[in-house]
Amino acid sequence: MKGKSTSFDIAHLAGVSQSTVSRALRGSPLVNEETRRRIQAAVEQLNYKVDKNASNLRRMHSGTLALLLFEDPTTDESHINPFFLSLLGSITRACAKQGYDLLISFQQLSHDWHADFAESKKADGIILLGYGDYIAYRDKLDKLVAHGTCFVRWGAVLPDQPGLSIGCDNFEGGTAATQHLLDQGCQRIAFLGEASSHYPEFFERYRGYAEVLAQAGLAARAELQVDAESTEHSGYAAMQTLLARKERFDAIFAASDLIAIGAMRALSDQGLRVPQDVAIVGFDDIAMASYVNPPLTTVVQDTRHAGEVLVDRLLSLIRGQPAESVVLPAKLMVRRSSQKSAAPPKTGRAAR
Amino acid sequence: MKGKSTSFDIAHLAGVSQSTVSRALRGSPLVNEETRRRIQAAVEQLNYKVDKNASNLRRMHSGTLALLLFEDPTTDESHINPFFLSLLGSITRACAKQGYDLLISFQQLSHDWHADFAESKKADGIILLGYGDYIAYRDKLDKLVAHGTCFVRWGAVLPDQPGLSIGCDNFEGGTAATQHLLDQGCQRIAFLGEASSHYPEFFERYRGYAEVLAQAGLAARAELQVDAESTEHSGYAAMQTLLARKERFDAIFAASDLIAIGAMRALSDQGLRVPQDVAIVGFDDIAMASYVNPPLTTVVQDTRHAGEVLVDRLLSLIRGQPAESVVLPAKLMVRRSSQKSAAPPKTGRAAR
DNA sequence: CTGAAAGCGCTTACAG
DNA sequence: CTGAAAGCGCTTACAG
Repeated sequence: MKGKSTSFDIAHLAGVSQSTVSRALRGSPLVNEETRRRIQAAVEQLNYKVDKNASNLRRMHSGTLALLLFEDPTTDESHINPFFLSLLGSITRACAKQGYDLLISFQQLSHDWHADFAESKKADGIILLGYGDYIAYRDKLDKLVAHGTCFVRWGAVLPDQPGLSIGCDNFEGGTAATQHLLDQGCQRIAFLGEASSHYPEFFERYRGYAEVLAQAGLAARAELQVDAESTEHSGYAAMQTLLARKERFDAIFAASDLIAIGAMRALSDQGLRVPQDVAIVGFDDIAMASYVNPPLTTVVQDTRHAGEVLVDRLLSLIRGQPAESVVLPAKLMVRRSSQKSAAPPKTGRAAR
Repeated sequence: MKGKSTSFDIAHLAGVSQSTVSRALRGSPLVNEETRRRIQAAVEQLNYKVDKNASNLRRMHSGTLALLLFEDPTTDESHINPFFLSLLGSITRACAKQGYDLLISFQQLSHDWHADFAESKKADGIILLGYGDYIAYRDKLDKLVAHGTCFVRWGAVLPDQPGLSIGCDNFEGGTAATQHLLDQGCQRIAFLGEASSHYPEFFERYRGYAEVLAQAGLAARAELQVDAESTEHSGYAAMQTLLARKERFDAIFAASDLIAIGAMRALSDQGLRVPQDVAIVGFDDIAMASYVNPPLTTVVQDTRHAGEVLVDRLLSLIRGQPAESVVLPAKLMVRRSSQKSAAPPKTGRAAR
């Protein structure tokens, strides 16, 4: 017995009109309690479910949100950035809590995702996630706005961006990371990550770094910055580049944990010790950060909260309520990779 | 200019009937090339998209698949098992490749997911993922079958299970892991993970372990087995339990990487060295496995391939084609955590 | 509180 | 190859 029943079958069974069934099922107050009960019984007996397609068509909305995770085409498709996966988890839960379904799609930046979801009415709104080249897709954001599509994106919150952005305080995070390194006595702090307007989040982190350095009377030096995108591979390569320059440095601030982890591996391959020879701080606090050896000091982005804010704001937009971009706090999480003072090789006694 | 246009607008603009527009858009061969071009032009001009809800309603299918990731209610919601996240990535891509959308939902095992997706016609079929208590949800699988719902699940492939299952060869994997440990000269190999029919995948891994031991004339001993579910926390606790028993052991086969990683931490907290004092092998090959220190030897489940097989089989089911359960190969990946012979503390010289 | 009816935007026989 | 028409299963004014 396949789920073939319609609201007419229910109506028949309950001895009411189909309109009444529909009203009862949508929770209209205009239905007699007794009638409602009869309908409910029929629904259960026939194992009836409202057909979402028909319902959506009639109501002109879909009750679903779309999550688009886009990446640079260069990124190999093997592993998705764990930071976004974590965000994905919290978004999923936030949607469920609000009674929305979630459609997901992993796009290349080059694809025409901007056209697809909202306009074919598969989704009422879109959540955009990704560490792509901002300049390259900003154009598509403009188009989304032009079409009146509801969307929010995770990323840097900057003046005059199209649409709503939710992101953490990258500048603040960069500041905290760098200050911490300074406090550990580091003097020559390198920055690994692309610092340009193509990657506004990285850029903000870089700006925080430069600012703190300037305040300490130490300029940010171009010789100590190497571009890297957010992959371990890229971090490894960037570290090699830096080492090849033969510049002296005693600390690394990596624009993401993946970069930091790649860099740590390159350091280790050179026989350099973390944190004794080089202290290192990452950004994101992906799960792996606490598992690497030594555990990685990093700037935490609270993905659980971020997911909630993302869907909350998107829903506001969909409902026509006013909503603004929001900047979430960034918090430093100190682990062993940056602590020059503590001396805890795991076979020695605890330095405490 | 919101995406308000319908196929009638296109028809009007192109000077044809609405039926013809619909046919052209669905790629019917019954449309004149020239007409098709005119329609195409109109579509682009008005930025028209077929309304999915209307289309789905009429065609009685949805073009979307649902992915349900369920977990034991005990599992804290903070982190989703990375193995499933990885599977999720490959499933997403496989769906995209086949032109299907993917709806996702993270359910507690206790919820009524079995009713929701297929029957309200939000999805044509369901992919079930999760390391939950099999006995507890087997009942729901039966219901899915009874309702004629198309679904495939990731898990142990065993005789007379409801529906289709896709899983890796857990027995074989358990065999390979244990044999490898034996080959390293280990004699007292403990098993961490629940070995019961509630967790068939773990159980199969256990059976492979026991089998190899038996062949080597070493029985699997109950004192060397501790239950654990697939979390790092549980692995840590299991290791503590084992240590408290004061049994001698020189190796651990953990039923999952997360368990192995937790166990490694417990070992390290006791001042025991991996692999010198205790060799260890996990299962899954999550990304973290290669980052822990020492890198974890494990049994690889090829998630990329698995995702493809999962959606491929589900699509067969949906199309009414014959489809069967499939067992995927499990492959041992040897890293440092199990190599007693190699002696590579990273500050010493490379052995070899 | 309830029913008859229109209509959401498509797809697809049916009849040229 | 094309058009007129029915209908997918709901929701919601409209009229009691």
